[in-house]
Amino acid sequence: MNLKELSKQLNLSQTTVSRALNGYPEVNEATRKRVTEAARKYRYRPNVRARTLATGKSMSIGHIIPMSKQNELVNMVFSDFIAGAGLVYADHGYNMTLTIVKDDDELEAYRGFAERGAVDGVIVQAPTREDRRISFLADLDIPFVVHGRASQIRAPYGWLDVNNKRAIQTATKHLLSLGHHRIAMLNGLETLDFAVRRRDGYLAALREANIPPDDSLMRSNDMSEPNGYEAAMELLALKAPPTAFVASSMILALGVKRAIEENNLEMGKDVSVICFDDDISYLPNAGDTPLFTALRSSVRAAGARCASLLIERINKPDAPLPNELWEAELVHGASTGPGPNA
Amino acid sequence: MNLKELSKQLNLSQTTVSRALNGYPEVNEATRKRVTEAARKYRYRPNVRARTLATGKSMSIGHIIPMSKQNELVNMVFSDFIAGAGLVYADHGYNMTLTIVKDDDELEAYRGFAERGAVDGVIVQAPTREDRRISFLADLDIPFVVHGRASQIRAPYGWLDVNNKRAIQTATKHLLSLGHHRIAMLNGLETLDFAVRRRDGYLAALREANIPPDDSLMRSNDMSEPNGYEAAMELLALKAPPTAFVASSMILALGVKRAIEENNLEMGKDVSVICFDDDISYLPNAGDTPLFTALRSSVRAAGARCASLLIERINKPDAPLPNELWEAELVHGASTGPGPNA
DNA sequence: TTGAAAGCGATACCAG
DNA sequence: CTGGTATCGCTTTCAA
Repeated sequence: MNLKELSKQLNLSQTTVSRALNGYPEVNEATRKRVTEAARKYRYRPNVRARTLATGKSMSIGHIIPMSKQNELVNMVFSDFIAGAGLVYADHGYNMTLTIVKDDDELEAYRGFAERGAVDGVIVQAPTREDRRISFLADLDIPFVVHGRASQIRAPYGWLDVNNKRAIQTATKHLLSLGHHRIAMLNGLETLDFAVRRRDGYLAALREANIPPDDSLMRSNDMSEPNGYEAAMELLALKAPPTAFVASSMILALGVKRAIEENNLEMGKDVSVICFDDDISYLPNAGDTPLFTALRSSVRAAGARCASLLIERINKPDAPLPNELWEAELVHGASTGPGPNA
Repeated sequence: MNLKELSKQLNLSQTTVSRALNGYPEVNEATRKRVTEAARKYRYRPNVRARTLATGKSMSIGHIIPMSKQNELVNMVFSDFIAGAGLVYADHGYNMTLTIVKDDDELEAYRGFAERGAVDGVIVQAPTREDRRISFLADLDIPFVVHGRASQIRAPYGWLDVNNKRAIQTATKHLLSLGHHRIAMLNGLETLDFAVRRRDGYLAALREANIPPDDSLMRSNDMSEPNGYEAAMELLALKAPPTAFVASSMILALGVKRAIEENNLEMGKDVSVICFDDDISYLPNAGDTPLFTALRSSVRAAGARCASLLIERINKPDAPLPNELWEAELVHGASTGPGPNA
């Protein structure tokens, strides 16, 4: 049953029927009622293909997932992020168009989306520091929102990112409030944008507490379990070892945990550990722990928020770019314990 | 740039330009060349919205993912399956339309797809024994392929399923060839379709080897790690314990492994274990083991094959239903060892 | 408040 | 081999 047939049944014009169904105000309530009832009776559903052609909107958001040759597996971060976004899309009547491409075809896939009018907007995940996609999409003139930031890129663009500084600052303050003064900071490589922000958070917390930072307690390296382990082993071997650790990712914290156990210390009692993370790229299989679950749920929430921002942008293309510092829930380590004074 | 403008530039009709671009044979090669060059020059891309309306095909495959309230996480099986399918879609010019719905909205979402003409076909994952979706989709008259089978459903439908019998038969034969005669079989609940098939495979292998089945070596229960563990503990405590185990899923095998270790036995030396699995629904986080990786890759292959079958079905709606017994690679346990005679 | 008719941007039939 | 024109099913002016 299409609009033409339905309107014939009702002895009304397609125009009126369409208006009645789409909630236009200028329709007589009586006719609107007739129309909606007939529509239900005949199970009329507007054809999306026709509708999208007429309106110029596809009511669909594109996600392009590059499938690296090195890492054949689709990173799990995508499934949670997408789950969060997908529910929001559904709520707003949008579909999600997902394309899986080989890495080299990624930019072309975006162009395809844009030029053929296949989607109304796209979400960019896991940007690099000077991500090529951003200016590419800007040129294509298609609404998009980036999850994360590419700090090397000057031109403004819409993004959602966690408040890295604040998160680590909060974590550090928490340890301070437990009475720790020698707090180690295991960070990612500080050439990375977010790592610098996290370092700032750590330093800010110490400053507030009037504790001078101690360079020997701060490490910066690739985020991996072995790196976390090695750094923690060194730190625990100091003459004045730290009583607590702030880790800049779950994977580093896992390394710290191993080091603590190997030193026959008890985590949460002898040594406190707290970590912050907002991504699971580096954690393909961390098990079914509450920590991991919390992280996944946080990623999902980010997906939902990104989706909202994008829909907002699509509907108001002239509004300011939707930039947002996202207050991810603090995902923290197993137990921080009572602190050294207890 | 749209078709109208392009044809105006070329002083040709839209018809001719369209035909030239779509490879119709009745076009002069010279004009075709002119057209394709102009198309490249002006970066012409046919608008998908218009094309889908004109052709009646949306060039898109629907996947509906129910997001259970109990299990908030999107099961990983979906990401691997979808990755496999997605690459095939891309190869054939299809997109994937993904909708995430609350469980209760699932059937309505399928209806929406079908009646609005949003997708050309759908894939049904994880069917239950008497899955409602199957007859529902058949009524909707939309091409679909089921990954797995719903054995309670009589009406024919397209599916792809692993050869459960053959897989377990092969596994059992392998153990027999190593010299094992007392081989335990840990199965899923034998009210389930696939579990019965697997049991048949086990029995068939024994029969071929003229070994009478021993009921005391066969267990059937929900597939979970604790159930695998308990069954194996009991079996290992027999006066004549089995020297090998066939497990009907990875998760059961993990339980067996624990039991073996608790008995201070060595897996692959004192006791051989082999398992078959084709799904990871029950294995949310099995770690980064080669076994798990192999299983994921197998799931991905199944996704790709399902996608091919569906595309086939869409293109030849009158061909016989695409049913296929899928020979999944045998995913086997850590080590089967040299066998008891070595 | 309603309707006729013109798009939207392609494809495809039927002539020439 | 090429072109005119109807068509896909809906939305959206513009008139009445």
